[in-house]
Amino acid sequence: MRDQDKPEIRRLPLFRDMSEENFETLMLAAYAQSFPAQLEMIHQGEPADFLHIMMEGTVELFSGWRGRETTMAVVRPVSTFILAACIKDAPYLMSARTVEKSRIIMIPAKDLRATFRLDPEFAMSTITELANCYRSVVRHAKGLKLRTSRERVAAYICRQARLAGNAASFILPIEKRLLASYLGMTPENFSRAVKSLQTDGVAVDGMRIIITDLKALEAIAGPDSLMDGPDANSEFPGANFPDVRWDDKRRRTS
Amino acid sequence: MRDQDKPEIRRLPLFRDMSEENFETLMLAAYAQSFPAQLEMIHQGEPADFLHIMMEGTVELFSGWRGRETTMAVVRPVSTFILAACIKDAPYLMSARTVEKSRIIMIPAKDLRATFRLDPEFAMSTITELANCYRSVVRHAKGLKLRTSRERVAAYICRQARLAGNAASFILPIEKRLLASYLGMTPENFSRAVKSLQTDGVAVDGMRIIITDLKALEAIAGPDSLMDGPDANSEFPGANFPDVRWDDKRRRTS
DNA sequence: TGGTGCCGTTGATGCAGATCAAACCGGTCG
DNA sequence: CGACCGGTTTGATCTGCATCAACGGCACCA
Repeated sequence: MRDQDKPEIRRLPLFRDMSEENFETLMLAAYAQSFPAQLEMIHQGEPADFLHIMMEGTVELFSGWRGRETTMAVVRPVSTFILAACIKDAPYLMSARTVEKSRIIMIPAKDLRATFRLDPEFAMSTITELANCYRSVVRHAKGLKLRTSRERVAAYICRQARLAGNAASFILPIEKRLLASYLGMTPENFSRAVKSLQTDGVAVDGMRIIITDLKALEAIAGPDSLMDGPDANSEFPGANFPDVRWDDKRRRTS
Repeated sequence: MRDQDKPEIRRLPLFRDMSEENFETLMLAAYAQSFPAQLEMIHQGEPADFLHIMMEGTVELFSGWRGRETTMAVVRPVSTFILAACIKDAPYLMSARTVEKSRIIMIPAKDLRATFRLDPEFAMSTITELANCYRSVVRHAKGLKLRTSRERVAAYICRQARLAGNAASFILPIEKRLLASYLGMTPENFSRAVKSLQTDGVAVDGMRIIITDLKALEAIAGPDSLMDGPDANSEFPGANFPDVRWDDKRRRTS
């Protein structure tokens, strides 16, 4: 583990409030590992032995069933993932593979479980973190059930623009095919959806999305704080399920 | 609140391990309320002021957007709901309405939050509960993205039969239209899906489902422990999925 | 520098599931 | 008992999205 890793981890809401002593102990048990791109380092169904912390790179969380596959989330630094499985000492519900070369810090699940038993502050942070994760997935499920694929694309674009500081344009953080799968559609359909939004305030140039008419776009997306919004008072909403990059500073504009 | 309510609540995993004193304090702040059928007692977007505990009846958790509506879960006694919103002191992500006359105990969210700050055992139980809720929604989302509607119906039937003690037949716990919405389809489509399963080991008689050929049904459902999960979830007991496992080649899907 | 492979786009076609409409059925209540 | 009434089923039709296929762009590499 590198020197500057520890302070960065310490800044995460999950680790911010625990005692220095317990934090140090946890860090002693942790170790860093680097993975090349396209390596599946977690297989769904296997026992959850480690809490993972993304330090550098990009990881895709996905699930497969009967030959079908769907991406459930994309994780970027600095954030944790598969917290719930570690807590439950249960099998992973999702697989994980690196999208690009990634450096990840791994904390043994049993040290984790031991720690929040003896550090009430850490227990509190864990509760908050899990509540965020839960609400994040609920939002995602709502989007899947209530919106059409075109609306999901529009809403995603609105959200990204807002997270980029209400920017009029931004760069897609991940490959379009991953995004499509995350949003519950095929790459072809995603491509067509984006194209069809060009009559409603969106322009595209490769990976760059430009919003030319926010009002028109929002009329399609119907942005809703209960589906798109991070909780107004949370620091890292759904750190387990970010579909955005967390590594830059963020502002919220509710 | 009735006399026998307290021991029943105390038996819930969430309250089982806390100190007697803290439990009593929490119960002092709680009060029971009865609602008639079809009453919307929680509106999404409103601040979450109370943790709800179902004592009798049935409640539907649902979400609406732009005139569309979908049921997210059905809650039956004895279990809690909207824990995460209370913890976060954030707006409800879902609405709730009674399906039938229901008796519900309500614990002020701020007492709840105060309690797990001072009772480490309760904090632990809350962590476990939230992890269960989280995993439950992830399973639900996986089902929506990876299975066709016919497969979801088949999987639901398998799961219910298993929960009924591997019974060959069981009674649907809720109206078909709610079930359809929960499973992400229209009532018409649900009806057709069930009918089409009659060639694959399912017979129907009103609300009763009879499994005539479990092997055949499972061949459709492809039950998978990572979707139809074994962990009993106390937040969404009435609404869940069945599952088995299979692994083969991959293709990316909606 | 010309493969080679992957990603993204576009077009043609097919199908799962939504929608619309009407009949059915089991309750409830005058 | 008969009229209602909401839920369920069935049928006909429509459509959003998947699927299949082909091609262009671009990065990587022999």
